[in-house]
Amino acid sequence: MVWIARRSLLRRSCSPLVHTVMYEPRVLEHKRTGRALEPEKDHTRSVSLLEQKRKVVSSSIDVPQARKSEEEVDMDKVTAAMVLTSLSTSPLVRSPPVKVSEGLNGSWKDGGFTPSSYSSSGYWSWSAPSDQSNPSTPSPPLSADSFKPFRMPSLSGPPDDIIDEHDGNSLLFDEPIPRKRKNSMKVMFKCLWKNCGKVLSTAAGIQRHIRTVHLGRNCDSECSDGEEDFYYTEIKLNTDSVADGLSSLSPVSPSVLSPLPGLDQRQPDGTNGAKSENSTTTPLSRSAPSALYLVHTDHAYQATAPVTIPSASSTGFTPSSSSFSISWQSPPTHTRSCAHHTHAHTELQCAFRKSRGEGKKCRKVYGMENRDMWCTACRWKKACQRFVD
DNA sequence: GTTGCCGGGTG
DNA sequence: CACCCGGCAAC
Repeated sequence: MVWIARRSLLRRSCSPLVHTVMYEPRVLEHKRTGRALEPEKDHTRSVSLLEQKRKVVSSSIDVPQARKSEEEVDMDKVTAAMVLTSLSTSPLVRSPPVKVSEGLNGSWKDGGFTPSSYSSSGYWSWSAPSDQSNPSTPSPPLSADSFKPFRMPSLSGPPDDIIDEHDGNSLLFDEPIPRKRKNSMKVMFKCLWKNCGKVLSTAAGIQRHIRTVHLGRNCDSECSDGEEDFYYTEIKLNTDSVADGLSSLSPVSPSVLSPLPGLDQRQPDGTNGAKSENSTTTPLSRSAPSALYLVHTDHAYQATAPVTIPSASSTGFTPSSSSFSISWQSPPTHTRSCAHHTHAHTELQCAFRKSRGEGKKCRKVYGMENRDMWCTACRWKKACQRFVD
């Protein structure tokens, strides 16, 4: 959800990678030295003050110039290193998306950045509260872009995304992060390959299992050619009541959706698929080993689905539009997930519906005329709490 | 038909 | 959350 939007922004803003590096040597200098920038002073200082300063320190002008060329050399190195790093990075996103923002904030702070210096364009303000202490120094979008490449080494996710989206071979949904679920739901992942049914606690684990056991691959995701089918399903276990019954859940039993809301919602025109909300099955799910499952797969063309949103950047993609994608992704997903959970739960309870209580219940004991003497559960037509079997 | 009780609706 | 009820399945 949020991370999709963030990724969108990242891709949009980081495309001219080299250029943004070259345009802002100050940032590099700051990053290298770790000294805190003084953006307000630099930006707001009046012309007269600058000219006065020139007069005073005119003799030292050569020093920064010499340092600048030196910086350019360093920038080339850094740029090359960054490109190489990005190219050599696995296309799979391993870190939880939410870490993106954390990483950003962290790197800002670690590097001595203050949001007021470069986020004043409002470019990122939608995703993180920024300390815009000096709104009188609006930075152009370029400056907002400029520091991102230097953040990248501290990030594990977004740089990969950038590369992914450039080569079009994205596997962005390596592991859908299971949301924190209420009702003590435990999420397991069950392999759907025939005669397997292995259940693992993490999507990465089940993918590794499928890759090694069923696909015969020994290497990790780096070897993925983007054509792997990871037929597994997410099983939500209600650890409160039905954990035991579900532990032996067969593939025929109803299951729940894979939490990939954006899979089908890609529209050919690049818009988000809010209108295709009702469509929950993917083309792959139809060819899944079990027709009753909605299967989590890692096909590249599926994984790229949400990232098509930023493709609209050329036609005016803005942070506001990304917040729109958040709004349509999150709530329907949750609702649908709950609905499926309820459905699964219902059928399970139908399968494991406990037999009728043998003992007498309030109704029998007290009779209809003494209904007020019943336990509340009996009065509410619930399972009797007084005469528990 | 009676009984127990689950799921869902309502306030 | 309390409260109520439709409806289902077992009896």
